[in-house]
Amino acid sequence: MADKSLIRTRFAPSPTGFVHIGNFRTALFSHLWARHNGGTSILRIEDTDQNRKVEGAIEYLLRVMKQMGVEFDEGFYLKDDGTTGERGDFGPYLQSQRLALYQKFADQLISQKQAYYCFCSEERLNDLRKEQVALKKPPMYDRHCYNLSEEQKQKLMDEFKASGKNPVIRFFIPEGQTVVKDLIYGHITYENRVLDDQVIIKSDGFPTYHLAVVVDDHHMQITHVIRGEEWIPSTPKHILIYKALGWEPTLFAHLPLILNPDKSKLSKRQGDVATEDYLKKGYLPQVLVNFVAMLGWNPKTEQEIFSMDDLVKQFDLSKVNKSGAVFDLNKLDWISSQYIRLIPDKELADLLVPYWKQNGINTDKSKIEYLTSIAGLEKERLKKLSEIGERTGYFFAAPDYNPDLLVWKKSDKEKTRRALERLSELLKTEENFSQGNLEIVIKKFIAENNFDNGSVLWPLRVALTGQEKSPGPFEVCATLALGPGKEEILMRLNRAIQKLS
RNA sequence: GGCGCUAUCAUCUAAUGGUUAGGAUAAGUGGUUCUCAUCCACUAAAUCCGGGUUCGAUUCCCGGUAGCGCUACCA
Repeated sequence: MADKSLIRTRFAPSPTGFVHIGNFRTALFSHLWARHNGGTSILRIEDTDQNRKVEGAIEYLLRVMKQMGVEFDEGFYLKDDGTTGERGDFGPYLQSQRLALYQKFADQLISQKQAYYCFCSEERLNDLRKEQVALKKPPMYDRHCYNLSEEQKQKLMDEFKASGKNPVIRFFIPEGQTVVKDLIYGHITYENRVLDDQVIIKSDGFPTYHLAVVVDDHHMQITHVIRGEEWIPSTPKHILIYKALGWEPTLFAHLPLILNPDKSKLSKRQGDVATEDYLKKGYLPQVLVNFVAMLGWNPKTEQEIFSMDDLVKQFDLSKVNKSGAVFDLNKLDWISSQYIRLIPDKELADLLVPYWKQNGINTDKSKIEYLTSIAGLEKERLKKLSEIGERTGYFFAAPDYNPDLLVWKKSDKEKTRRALERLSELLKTEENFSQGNLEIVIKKFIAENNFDNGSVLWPLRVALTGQEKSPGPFEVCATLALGPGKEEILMRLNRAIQKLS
């Protein structure tokens, strides 16, 4: 491995139609490790389970990955016209199109007596399992078919053929020990006798994961298998298959799990797990990448905010932790708010448009100056884009509110009404509604009338927003002037005055 | 049940055979302020337990405990 550019990693999801956030992190780390070393990152699709196949899943996956900023060098990719294609010298990259290859090596294993046909029915397997569990023994295949006489095997084979069925093929686990050498977890030793004789070819002729992954990783010259920690227990089986086939195993790097708040494996039951769910909520792709990268990895410095380029530069498998990390929404929100405040107002407004629309707010291009101004006001308050609608409704329709809210805590109803009446008079004749000018004019007004700041600014703000909490009155006023205009502002003031009468 | 992995504040984590065990998020307090947010200052908060090795262990070793993962003709 002297030449790092020879490093080849792959992300190998099943086409299930959604991208689990933990899966995304696996894809990210795999990709980062390849890019960090100037190697190749590959996307292969593992569709060996026909029951789980979902139409259009590959295209969908690719779109999500692209949106997230992860594009693979080899294997499946998204063409300009939006359809999927394959590139690279090791295809096809879809396992269902590689069946002959798997069969070939399964046959080889059979001829080497390192695999065997199994004719056992589901019922027998179930009964066997029940029996073993009842006896508190580990449930494992009992090698019933391995121990059949040649005549019995032949007879069963003939029967299967006659009825159009296929026996499965099981890998024969030899005696001894198998050591998993993991880049993150170190050496893990397994006694082979705890390993089950795994099915490697199913009765539908498809391989199981265990065979397919070994055959493909070998043929695609993968150097580093980067996958979730849940795969550690099957890794010795994979290593044994490599050895039986006379191949050198790849390097393995298992990633710690991403956890629910209760520390179980992150699951749908306890919140959103799909990458798309977070995108829909208005977390920016870079935010998710940044956040997810910090789950299980950190550069050992105090840096918290990382661009994709930073990650490519700094990512190192040797700095990946061993223990699982809880998916902490608070931290996600914090990272998100850090990114949002760095976006230029205009750009932010564009990003917010879909979320305004979701709240039934009509946003058209003519309003872009107005929207940009609103975006600027909310920038430091937003944790995620989807919050915009509920926060800014008053910019698009006069708010409804309880009249009591108009009265500042240190003021009273009468004084508030008086303040608003005079302020209204003042603003009627004012032409310059820039924030700066409003601030000067209104502060001068407060001083001349011997008001407190609060007894004027609070009711002004409430009159305009109807909210207990909101951006300041000068900003809101200046922004409203860009949209519905001065008339609307005066109208809202008058409405407030009426509410106080 | 079997096998395996893991173990530092609530959470993400840093560090070390000798430190006041550091940072960030969240929480709380105070300041600023018309409110919120921002900003600033501050507070509280952790080495799972028990043995060993050692002058000294959170760090190394062993055991326990707990949590999690795996235990399919799913990946």
